[in-house]
Amino acid sequence: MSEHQLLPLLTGPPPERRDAARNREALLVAARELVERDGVQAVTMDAVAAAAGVGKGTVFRRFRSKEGLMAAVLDHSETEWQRLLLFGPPPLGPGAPPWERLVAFGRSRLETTLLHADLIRAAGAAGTRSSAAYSLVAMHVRYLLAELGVTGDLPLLATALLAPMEIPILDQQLHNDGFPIDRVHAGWVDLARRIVGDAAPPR
Amino acid sequence: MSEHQLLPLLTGPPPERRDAARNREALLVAARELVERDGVQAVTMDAVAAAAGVGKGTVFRRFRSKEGLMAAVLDHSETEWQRLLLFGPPPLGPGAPPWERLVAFGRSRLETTLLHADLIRAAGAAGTRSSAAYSLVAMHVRYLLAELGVTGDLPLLATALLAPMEIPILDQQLHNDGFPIDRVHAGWVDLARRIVGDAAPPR
DNA sequence: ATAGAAAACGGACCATGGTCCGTTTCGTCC
DNA sequence: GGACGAAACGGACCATGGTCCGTTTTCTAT
Repeated sequence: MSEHQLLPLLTGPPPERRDAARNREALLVAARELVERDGVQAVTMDAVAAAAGVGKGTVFRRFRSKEGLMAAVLDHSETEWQRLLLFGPPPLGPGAPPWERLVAFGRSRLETTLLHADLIRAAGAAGTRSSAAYSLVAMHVRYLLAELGVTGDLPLLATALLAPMEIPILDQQLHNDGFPIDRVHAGWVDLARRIVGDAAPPR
Repeated sequence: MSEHQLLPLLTGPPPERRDAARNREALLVAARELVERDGVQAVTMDAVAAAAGVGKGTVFRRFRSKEGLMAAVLDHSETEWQRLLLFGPPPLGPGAPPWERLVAFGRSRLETTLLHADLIRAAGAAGTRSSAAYSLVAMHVRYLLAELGVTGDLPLLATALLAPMEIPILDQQLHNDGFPIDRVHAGWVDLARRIVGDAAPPR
C-alpha cells in the first residue's frame, strides 16, 4: 500500500527525523546548562555545539540564530510560570476576582520578567513577540479586562498595559531613573486602575 | 603664567582636539550618507571609516560602537522634529490647549518613530534611552500631563504613555497583529484619555 | 621655536555569529 | 535486505563588530 497516511488526522508540520529530535534535545540541555553556569552573554554558539556534541551548522539549522536558541531556552524557563498562571492558586491563578487577579498578575509578571531579563534581552524579537509565551500573556490580560467589563479596543488596551513591563522600559526606570521596584509596581497598578476605570474597586 | 584657565567659566567636559573634532564631523557626514544610500543594515563600520578617510579604530574611539554611531545619526535626524515640538506652530508646538497638544504629539511622534524605525532599532539602548532626545520627549509629556491637572506619579504615567510608542511594540501591532496605523493611533488617544481622566475634554 | 606629555590615529588582529556544500544518516518502498 | 531520495550533519569558511598597541599629531609651557 503506497498510501501510508490512512487517517489524515492532524496534518501538522511534517514530523522531525529521529536524529534531528535527539540533537534538538541535546542542544537545549547543553544550552540551558551553559546559560545557567556562565550567563547568557558568555555562552557562544560554538560552545553550545561542542557541549552537545554536534556540529555548528546543526545548531543554526535547528534554531536559526542565537536569538532563536535563547528564545527556546527562555520558553522552557517560563513554562512553570505559565502553569501557575493557568492552574496555580489564586490570586494569580483562577478563582480570585478579576481585579485581584490582574494586580497579582502585574507583580508576578514584573518579577518574572526581571528574573529572566538577560535571557529576554538575548532572545530579542524571537523571544517576546510572536512566541506562544507572549500570546498567552496578552490573551490573559484581554480576558481579565473583558471580565472587568472594560469597553473599548481590548487588544490595544492590553498592549498598553503590557508595554511598560517590557525590558527596555523597565531597564530605563530601574537603572537610568533609579526608581525602586515597588514604585514601578505601584505605578503599574495605578495605570491599570485608570484603564479599567469604574469597574475597578474603590481604593 | 601657568594658570591658563583665567575665567573658570563653564567647566564642561574637556575640549576636543582639532583632529578629533574634524574626524567626528567627517564620520557623521559619511555615516549619514551611507545610511541614506544603502540603509542602516548594509552599512558596515569599515565602510564608514573608509568613506570618512580615517582608520577603523577612530570610529570606535569616537562613537564606542555601531549603536553609538547610529544613535548620533539618529539624533541629528530628530533635531528638526524637536524644533517643531518646541518652537513650531500649534497644535504640536506651543500655543494650543494641552489636550490638543497631547493628541498632536501622539500622532506626530508615532509617525516620526516609524520613519526612523531602522535607525532606532540599530541605535539600540544608546538610541532611545538616556539620549537627550528621549529626555526631552519624556519631559514634554510630563509637562502636558501636569498642565492638564493630572495627579499621581507623573514620571511613571508619562512612561506608561510613551511605552506603547516604542519600536518593539509598534512592530508587534503593525506587523504581527496587522493593525492599521490609524487604529494604533486611536488606541493611543484612548489610552491618553483614560490616563488623563476628568481633565480630558468630553468627546 | 622647541620639547615633552597627552591624546588621537590606523590598521592588523581577534571573537563570534552565521553560511555553504560535500558527506552521512534516516525513512520508505519494493 | 537493498536501493534511493530527502533530510540532516559538520566543520571549514566568511563577514563584521570590536580591541590593541606602536606611531603620529596636537597642545601647552617655556
